[in-house]
Amino acid sequence: MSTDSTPHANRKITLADIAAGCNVSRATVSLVLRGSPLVNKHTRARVEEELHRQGYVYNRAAANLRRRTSSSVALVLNDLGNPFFAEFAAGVDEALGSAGYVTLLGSTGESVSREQAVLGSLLEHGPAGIILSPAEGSEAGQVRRSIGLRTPLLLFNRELEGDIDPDAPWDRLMLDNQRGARLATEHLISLGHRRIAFFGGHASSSSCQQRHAGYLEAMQAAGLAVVPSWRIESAPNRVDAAAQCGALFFEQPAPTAAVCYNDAVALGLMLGLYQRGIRPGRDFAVTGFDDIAEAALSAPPLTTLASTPRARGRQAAEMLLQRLREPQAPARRTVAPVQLVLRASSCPPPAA
Amino acid sequence: MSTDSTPHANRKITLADIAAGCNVSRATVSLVLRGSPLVNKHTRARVEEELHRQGYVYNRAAANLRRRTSSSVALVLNDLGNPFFAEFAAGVDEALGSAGYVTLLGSTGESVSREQAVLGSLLEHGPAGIILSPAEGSEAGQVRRSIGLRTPLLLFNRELEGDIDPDAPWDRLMLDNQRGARLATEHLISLGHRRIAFFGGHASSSSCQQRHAGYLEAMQAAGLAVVPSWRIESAPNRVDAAAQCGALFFEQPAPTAAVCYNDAVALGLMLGLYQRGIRPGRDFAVTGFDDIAEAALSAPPLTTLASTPRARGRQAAEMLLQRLREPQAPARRTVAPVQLVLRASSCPPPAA
DNA sequence: CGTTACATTTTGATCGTTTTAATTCACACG
DNA sequence: CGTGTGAATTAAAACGATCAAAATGTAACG
Repeated sequence: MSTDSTPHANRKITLADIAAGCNVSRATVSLVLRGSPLVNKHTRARVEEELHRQGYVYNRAAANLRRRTSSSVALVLNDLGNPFFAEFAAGVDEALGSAGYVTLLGSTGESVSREQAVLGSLLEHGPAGIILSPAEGSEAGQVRRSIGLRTPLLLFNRELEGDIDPDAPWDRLMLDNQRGARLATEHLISLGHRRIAFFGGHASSSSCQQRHAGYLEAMQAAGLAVVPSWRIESAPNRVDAAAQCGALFFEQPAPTAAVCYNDAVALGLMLGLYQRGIRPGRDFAVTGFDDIAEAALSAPPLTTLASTPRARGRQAAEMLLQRLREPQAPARRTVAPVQLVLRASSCPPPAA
Repeated sequence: MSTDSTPHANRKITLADIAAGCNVSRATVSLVLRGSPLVNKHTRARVEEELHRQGYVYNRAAANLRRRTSSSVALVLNDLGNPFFAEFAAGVDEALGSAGYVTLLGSTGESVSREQAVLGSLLEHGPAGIILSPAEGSEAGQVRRSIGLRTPLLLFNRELEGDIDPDAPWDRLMLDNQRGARLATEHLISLGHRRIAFFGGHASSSSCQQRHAGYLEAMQAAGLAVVPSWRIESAPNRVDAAAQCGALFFEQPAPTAAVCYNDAVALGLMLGLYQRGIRPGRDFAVTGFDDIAEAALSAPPLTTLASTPRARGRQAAEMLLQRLREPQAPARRTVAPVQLVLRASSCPPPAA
């Protein structure tokens, strides 16, 4: 019933359909599609009209198969729900998109086994590269095994466990955790605090270790005592942080300020403080890390370290694209600066 | 130099390599891969070992090409930076992942032209379906033209412009905007408020219209006057909302409460109120919409409508998967319920 | 006119998998 | 011994694009 000029709506239009539609070969149509200068002006016009008329859509998968190329990049995140990573993802997608790549998303919910599964599944789609913010406890060996040696990897935000080698064969984009935490600690010290805790995060995670190191550095430089019971661990989320709040006050004299692992933890801690009748920003000073959107709006607004996650996302994408251009270049390790943002949560100690 | 049992690291391992490695045909290996019962126990074992030995990874693109199937779904969001959509994305990815699909991400930053570009680019990868939360001002005709008739579309959160037909040929998952705004308004009325504004959002967007309708419904049912100057528009973000705050107080008597378009707007409004010396939650009541994570933590905590975005994401994915199973079923329109969450930002009017 | 040069187009193999329709083999049966 | 049966395997043609090499046509040159 349908004329052959309007092919049956149940089949995809291919190069062959277009070719048949204007009496040229598939090759010619292919050349037109890719704007080759080889093809005659007049035929090009005919073909282009036919493409439009039939509503052709390019099949990139087929092209990629033949050319042994890829036009996608996998983005695997440990916690998409966290606004920090959501912004990061937006930045990655933005930069990849304008370079003609498409983003394959995978979120692991901080689970190592899901990470393995997600990586496996994404790899089957043959991404040109992978941007990975690993789940806590993710191991270098595991990851390397499921990714293989062919697909370039860019590690964001955290190191992999068992990856002591700074020259491991993949690129990294890290935040300047140590310097950030040092700045926050120095800031508290300059306000007059002497008893300062390091609060939250898992001591096993690389970012937590680095931040803690920055804290230690500042404390020692100022000649202040570092009391072991003032390092309190928690899961890196609000809920657990609020629950661990009490541990700060087990021993007297208690600290008068806390450098927190990140903003989520800091917000949770402030909640916990309120519940004990301690007013953060007046009776007790708090700093965070990340500068998520909530930090500016909490009560009191949170002093924290800004890391501009969207810009980091773009940067991560750029680094990966660079790697695709030069597969043999030596591995790069970039440390993005962070900036101290002063807000009301960091007050002087009550006595001072 | 390299033995042929360890093929050159520079070429991908294919079925043919495995087949050669254990003297069977490609077809047999393919059968093994997909767990066909046809193949002999003993050969299966041999093949499986060889697969593992050579580190084979399945090429899903090639398989999809041959089978004329797809194993991806495109997810296009107007604002990934908004935690509401980030959570939604996490839910979508979760559900798609466990159904064996991979998520192709695209974010449009609320720009219609970027939306067109992103849709075009994603379509070339032949997704099985599309989940779209359209940019403001996105038009039904445009979208239909770039998507074509072949790929099922699930619309989330907003209607398309010029799409008055509730039986348009695509599925929809919407929030119960009208009922939610009605509940919030009724709540304020029950607290004793009589002069209630509707604050924020663009009047042209469908979700804003629906929420406003719910507000009107409650006001009229209570016999309260609806003053036109109490409907104040703003971009749906904090910054612009804070800037528009003053408009509430141009005419006297001013409202004593505001039903806000969403949480972002409500948080911005509260900021603006503070700047004028008006304390939200004491001098002025505010409600939001979405229940993003910040809502519980703001000062004061925000009364709002919870829509559990992660669950919505899973639901959207399920609806699309269902559509893939039954392409011919009539279009569905699902309205997800929302729940009023009472917090301190909704106080009685100061006089009462 | 034969040859060369050049511009344009086409043929046919190929990418890595799936699938249909053989094919092979062993064995039992009449 | 011929044949039918069933299990296991395979050859070869797809899928939709690309690309190297070959073919075609046209104009120019000696």
